[in-house]
Amino acid sequence: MIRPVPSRRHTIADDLRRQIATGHFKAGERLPSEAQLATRYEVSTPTLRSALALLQGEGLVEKIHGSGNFVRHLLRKITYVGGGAAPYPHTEPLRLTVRTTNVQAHGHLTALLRVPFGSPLTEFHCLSHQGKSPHGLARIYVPRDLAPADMGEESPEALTTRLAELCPPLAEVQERLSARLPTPEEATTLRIGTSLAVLSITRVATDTTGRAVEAALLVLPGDRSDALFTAHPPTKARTSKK
Amino acid sequence: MIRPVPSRRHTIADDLRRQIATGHFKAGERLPSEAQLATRYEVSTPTLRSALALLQGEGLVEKIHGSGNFVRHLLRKITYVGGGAAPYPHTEPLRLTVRTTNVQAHGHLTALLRVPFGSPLTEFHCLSHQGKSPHGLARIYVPRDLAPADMGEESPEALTTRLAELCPPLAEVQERLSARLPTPEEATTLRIGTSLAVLSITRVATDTTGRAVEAALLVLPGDRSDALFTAHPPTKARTSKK
DNA sequence: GAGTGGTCTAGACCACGAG
DNA sequence: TCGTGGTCTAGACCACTCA
Repeated sequence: MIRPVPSRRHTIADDLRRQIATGHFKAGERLPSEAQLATRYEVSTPTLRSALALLQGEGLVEKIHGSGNFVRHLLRKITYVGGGAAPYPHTEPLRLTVRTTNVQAHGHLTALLRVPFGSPLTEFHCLSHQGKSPHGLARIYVPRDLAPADMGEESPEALTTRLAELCPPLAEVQERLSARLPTPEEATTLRIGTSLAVLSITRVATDTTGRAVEAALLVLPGDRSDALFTAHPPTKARTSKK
Repeated sequence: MIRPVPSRRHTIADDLRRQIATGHFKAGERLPSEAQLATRYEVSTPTLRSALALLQGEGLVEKIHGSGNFVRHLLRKITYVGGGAAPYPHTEPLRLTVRTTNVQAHGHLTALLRVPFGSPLTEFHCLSHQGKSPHGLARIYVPRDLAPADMGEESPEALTTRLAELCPPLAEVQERLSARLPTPEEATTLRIGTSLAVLSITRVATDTTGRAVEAALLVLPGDRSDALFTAHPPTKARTSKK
């Protein structure tokens, strides 16, 4: 409503936003150096950097230490479809990098999977890529005896089909979502700043026997992903079913 | 994994975090002034402020201009239950402030509700409180002819019951979630900084005739809310149903 | 008016990336 | 090596809150 004293950083951020939107700075391009921009806008470097920080938080700019500020490619939003429809976000042209490790249940995992501390698990550490940019991060934990036997490092398909095999007996999928800032590690992996919010999804799948067969911790950058849930609430008297 | 040069702001933030966790600084208490803290830690004020910014992003500290930095009350997480179960987050001891306005469909709303531009709507502007702190923000839009007739400013219950009345014919509830930083207005309303991520939920409810009867835009602070979705995926041959 | 945070300056030095 | 961003300093001045 009120705009008492538009601070310089906001003025500068608005101007840069406009120049990015109008194509004056194109996707993938490097911006002038911070020193040059500071001179151009007649502000000090910390002020200019705080303007860039706003753009980073919106996902418009990616800083690469030692080489410059780059206009991020505007990728279409990838929608995570909830409700057990998709094992993990894959709206197609995503490449997956999977790393498999054997670990022991610890921390939250014991509670999520309802297994004893130290219980053997297989961890799938997945990183999905859209073009050259990393898109999503997933850590999927499966009790060791349910994991594909002797799976090499190079078979993301095996994981997919394996999870598909597990699907029929699935009884319940519970997904808990929250919004937060990424940890430094996540920010590095996803090549986003620590000021861009991420959507964090914890998914636990239970089979018909009540056993938790999978726990997935997903981290999706907020600017290029969202999650969609569609429910058909059963009315008290469900008379007409399409 | 590696912690090459723990920057001063992180060291300071860690120390303050520890002091908050151990109760050295208690919830609701004011921290020493930034100048005092800067002296104590032997850093300049901008450095100390950047340390506090980290704590703000975690929801541990609330800055109030002109009066100080305060330790936020650690409120239990409020869980928004998806799937049309709850009209809006109300896990009980929440007070609601509702403001009703008549508006015309504009922008995204026309697409969400699938009504023509300028179509008459009733807006419910809700702010839920947990104790003294605001907790959640909701803007709910209902086509004017479905809105409770002549509802005063003071009847949050009427809204609840009204929505309950609408529930039976509900056929589909679609919820789209994303993570982002709050707008300056949202940050002010929710009394959070602009560096604390929020969970943004857009919910559209459709009745059995296919008409969109409600669009809700919810904004929940990331540190004290999450969203939970439970699905029971129908297996191909659903043999045993509990 | 006294004390608080909000913003900004004009430098300095360090760490990283690429040639 | 050189240019980039990352961090930090030691101030300054303004805006807000509260007594």
